[in-house]
Amino acid sequence: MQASLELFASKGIQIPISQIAEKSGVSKGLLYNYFDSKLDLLKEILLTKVTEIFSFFDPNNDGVLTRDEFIYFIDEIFRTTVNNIDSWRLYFIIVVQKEAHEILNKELEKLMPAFMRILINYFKTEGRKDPEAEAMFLISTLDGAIMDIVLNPEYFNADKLKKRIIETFIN
Amino acid sequence: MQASLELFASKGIQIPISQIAEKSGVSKGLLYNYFDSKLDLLKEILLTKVTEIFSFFDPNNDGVLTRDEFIYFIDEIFRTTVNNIDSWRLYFIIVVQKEAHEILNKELEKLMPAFMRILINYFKTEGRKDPEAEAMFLISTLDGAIMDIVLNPEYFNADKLKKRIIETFIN
Amino acid sequence: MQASLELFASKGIQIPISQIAEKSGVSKGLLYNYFDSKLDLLKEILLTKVTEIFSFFDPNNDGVLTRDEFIYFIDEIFRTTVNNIDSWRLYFIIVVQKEAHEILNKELEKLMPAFMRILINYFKTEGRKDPEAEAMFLISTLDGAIMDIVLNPEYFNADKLKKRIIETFIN
Amino acid sequence: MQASLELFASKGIQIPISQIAEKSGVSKGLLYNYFDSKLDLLKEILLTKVTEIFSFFDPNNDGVLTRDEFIYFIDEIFRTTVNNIDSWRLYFIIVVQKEAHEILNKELEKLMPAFMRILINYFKTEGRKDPEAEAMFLISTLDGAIMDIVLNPEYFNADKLKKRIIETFIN
DNA sequence: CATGAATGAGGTTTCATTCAT
DNA sequence: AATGAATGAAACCTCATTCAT
Repeated sequence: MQASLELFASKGIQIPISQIAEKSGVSKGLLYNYFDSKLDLLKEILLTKVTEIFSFFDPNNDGVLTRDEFIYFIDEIFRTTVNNIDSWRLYFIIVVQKEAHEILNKELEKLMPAFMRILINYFKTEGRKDPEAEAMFLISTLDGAIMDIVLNPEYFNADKLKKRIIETFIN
Repeated sequence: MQASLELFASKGIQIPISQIAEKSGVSKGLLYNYFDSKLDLLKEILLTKVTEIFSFFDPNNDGVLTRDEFIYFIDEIFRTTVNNIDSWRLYFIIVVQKEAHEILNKELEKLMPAFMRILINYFKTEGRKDPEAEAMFLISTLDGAIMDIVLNPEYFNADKLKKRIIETFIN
Repeated sequence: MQASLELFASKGIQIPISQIAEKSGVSKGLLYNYFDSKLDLLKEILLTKVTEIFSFFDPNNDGVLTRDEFIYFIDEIFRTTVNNIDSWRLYFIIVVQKEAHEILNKELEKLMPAFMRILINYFKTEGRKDPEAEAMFLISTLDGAIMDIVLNPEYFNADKLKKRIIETFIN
Repeated sequence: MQASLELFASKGIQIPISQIAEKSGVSKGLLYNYFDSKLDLLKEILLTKVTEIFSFFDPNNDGVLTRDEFIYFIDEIFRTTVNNIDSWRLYFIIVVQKEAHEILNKELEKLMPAFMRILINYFKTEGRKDPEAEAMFLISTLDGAIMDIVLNPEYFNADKLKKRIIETFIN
């Protein structure tokens, strides 16, 4: 799975099974003992990685975000981004493809509503006049930052972006 | 080219030539009279669309951005995004793929430096303390907004995002 | 189709496409321009051959069999059998396989009822006491004769079998 | 062997070993402790079943068939057919396939001559003018009846066929 | 006796591309 | 300008068989 994550991320999902097998040091045949198909392998990697990445959101699971937790959350996002470039790149490869999109849909539709609710509540508590717009803006800002860091780490500085984002959304 | 833009955007660049031919109502053979290869077709579409999209940046080409031009520029970005969903989606499909990335590299490396310089100068004129970070942040913010509008138009409202972005970067 | 009929008949339906391609003198790829899949090829051959074989039953299509027509019909059965060994062998290969059986079902269910009705009527007219049993017996007798001639032409003599069958069912 | 008989009979001899293993509740590996290969498994089943089926022919082994023994023989054929649908179906699957045919050849070539000789003698004793043709006709009639009963038990009635066959060959 | 991880040859199918017409 | 028959390389996947345990 590690090998195929790297290959999917760098060469795209049309990478041949044979190369994945070669890189993982097993035969093609054996891959099919573990995964029903190439798509199945892709799905398993994605779900594993996406849940792994999302796992630190609202870690105490109380459904409420304090300001400290908000900052922690931003911190963690950037930390995980820098540490999981491949996973994130694969995530974007999938998410960007209309047809392939639905591979993740089930999982995302489970995670997103709670996430949105918590965020909106946070901005309400912070006294923003349009908390929903604020949540929407935060998400798109983070999406952009993560994407740019993942795709062009030499141009986009994670720490500076993080600092500026916190500035924008605190106060 | 229109047919293949739509297909590339919705099904990914691994869509078979045969389907492109079918959708455009011409034979596969004829496609090869106009384009040397599938990659060539993809490149031509991309360059056409990308230069089309980028064409309105700094329209008077004087290398300086006034505040009004800055606002106009943001306006145009959002207008063009909403009107060119397919082009943008294809842009992301390409940009996200490491290998495929270089298809655009040449063109982007021609456009980006000027664009960055103008932006940095603008933020300098506006008195920001770290104009480079500000330019970087603007770009990633726009990338995120555009991507989210393109991929999930039902969740992300272009007008609200535009308003909030202008708020963030003016003053 | 001729090549694959011969190969299917002699080596069974698990014959590789590559051998069919080779024997027909075309590439594997081209086969897939004409037939959607190997199964599709098999189906087309079968339907072509089965309708071809059944085509001479009740040729004037009036739904009634005279004694002369009955004899003509037996004659033709044996003539076609000797001339279409491969088609018949393929027919048995398919019909014998439970799962594969349904490939032909649709076509056979269209042809069989009319065939049975005509036969039963014939034996009724001939004054047999159990015309249905007689029709059933005729069919199974023919099935056996055809199969044995097809599978072991060196042991089973078509003319002698035909003569003996006519003896059994006339008077 | 029971599991594989059923699977071979219903899905054909190209059924994967893995499914046989699964249905029999043992591992693929263990199958290879008992049978050298898939073909070997098939052969052992076939021989077991075929000799089982043929075992009641001329039970006292004196090489002569009385009229009572002849009737008993027909009786037994139909009884065994109804009770061994799977075995018979597998028999036809093999016999119909030219290549696969030879799996049985050795065994059949051992059994058939004696069987034929006895039959021909019987019809000679009964005073038929062409005893060989009569034997040939009997065998093909039985082949047809058995095949039709095995493949379409809902259409072909074993008892009626048996009665009609005895009628045809006695007197 | 029993497993199941592992393989590799070979199967079906896809598809970019060519080319005669 | 236009077709579509044709190809061949390479893709995905299957499966009989082996073997360490």
